Amino acid sequence: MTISPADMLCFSLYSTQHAMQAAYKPLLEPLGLTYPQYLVLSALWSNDGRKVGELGGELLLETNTLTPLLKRMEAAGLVTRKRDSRDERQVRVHLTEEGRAMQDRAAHVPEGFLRATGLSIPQLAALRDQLNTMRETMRAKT
Amino acid sequence: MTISPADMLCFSLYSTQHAMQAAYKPLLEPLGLTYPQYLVLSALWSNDGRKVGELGGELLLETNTLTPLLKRMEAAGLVTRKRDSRDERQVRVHLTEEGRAMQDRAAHVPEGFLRATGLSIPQLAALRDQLNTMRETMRAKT
DNA sequence: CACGATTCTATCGTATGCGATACAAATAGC
DNA sequence: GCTATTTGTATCGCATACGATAGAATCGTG
Repeated sequence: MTISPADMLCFSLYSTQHAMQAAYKPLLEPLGLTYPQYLVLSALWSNDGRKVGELGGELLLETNTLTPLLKRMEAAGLVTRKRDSRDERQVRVHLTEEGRAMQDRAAHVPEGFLRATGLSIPQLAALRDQLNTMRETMRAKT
Repeated sequence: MTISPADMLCFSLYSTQHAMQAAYKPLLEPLGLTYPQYLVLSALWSNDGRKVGELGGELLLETNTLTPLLKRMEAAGLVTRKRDSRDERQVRVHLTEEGRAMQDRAAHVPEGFLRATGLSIPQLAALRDQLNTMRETMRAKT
């Protein structure tokens, strides 16, 4: 009697995350966005003009992931990347007009995703909080 | 007042899955395994000699992911891939001696991951079931 | 039994993620 | 004020993931 993937929490997390990105696909594809790009835009809609490292801190991604991602978004006309004149090491990421306009074009996305999950708002919030707690526990044990 | 990634369930799922793989890394790296490779082995330990498509059905991965993954595992000496003589379209995946031996070498991994999560067994099972339910709901809405 | 449809796996192209490393700019000591 | 260290990004290599497509083997139907 061996444990199979279906019994493992890690697999539930892994496969549900895949299903989540698949659920976002029909919502984001018409906008020409991938899920990580949508996350970056969501971060910038809240707080524009961040440094690459600050975005990484919020999204828990390294620069080796963010730099190419941001370059693709720059090529797509969603953001600009400019070296800070005060400190030439830093790169500031700003939304373009098109990047800002995307917020309205994507206004229906959260609702669409919520429906896809089949969860109520309280259930969603509870699951989110459990996941966040578990994530922080795992991150602390470095 | 715009929603930021920290408030979004999707981001909790996304970032917790990354943290999960990071938590597995110190457990799997000494064995020379990646997390998806560990999943494939877990599936085969339960049920060896599966077809590529059957593994994909259990792990919810497509052949365009599994084929290169299995080839790397074959190169690493963990599995063999053989065309079925009955039906040459099918490829059977079998554990090698080394692949079977890995089950003992990895015996401490579940315990190590459980500790990293900081969850009790009942909490883990409850979270797993919530995630599975949500995943199946999302997958059904294709 | 011929042959189009279906099945099963593989290949190709693109987009993440991350470890290791590189490199330039800024800072800290002495 | 000069250099060793630190900081902030970027680059490189490798391993997933997946949509689209290809290609071979088998099946179904007349």
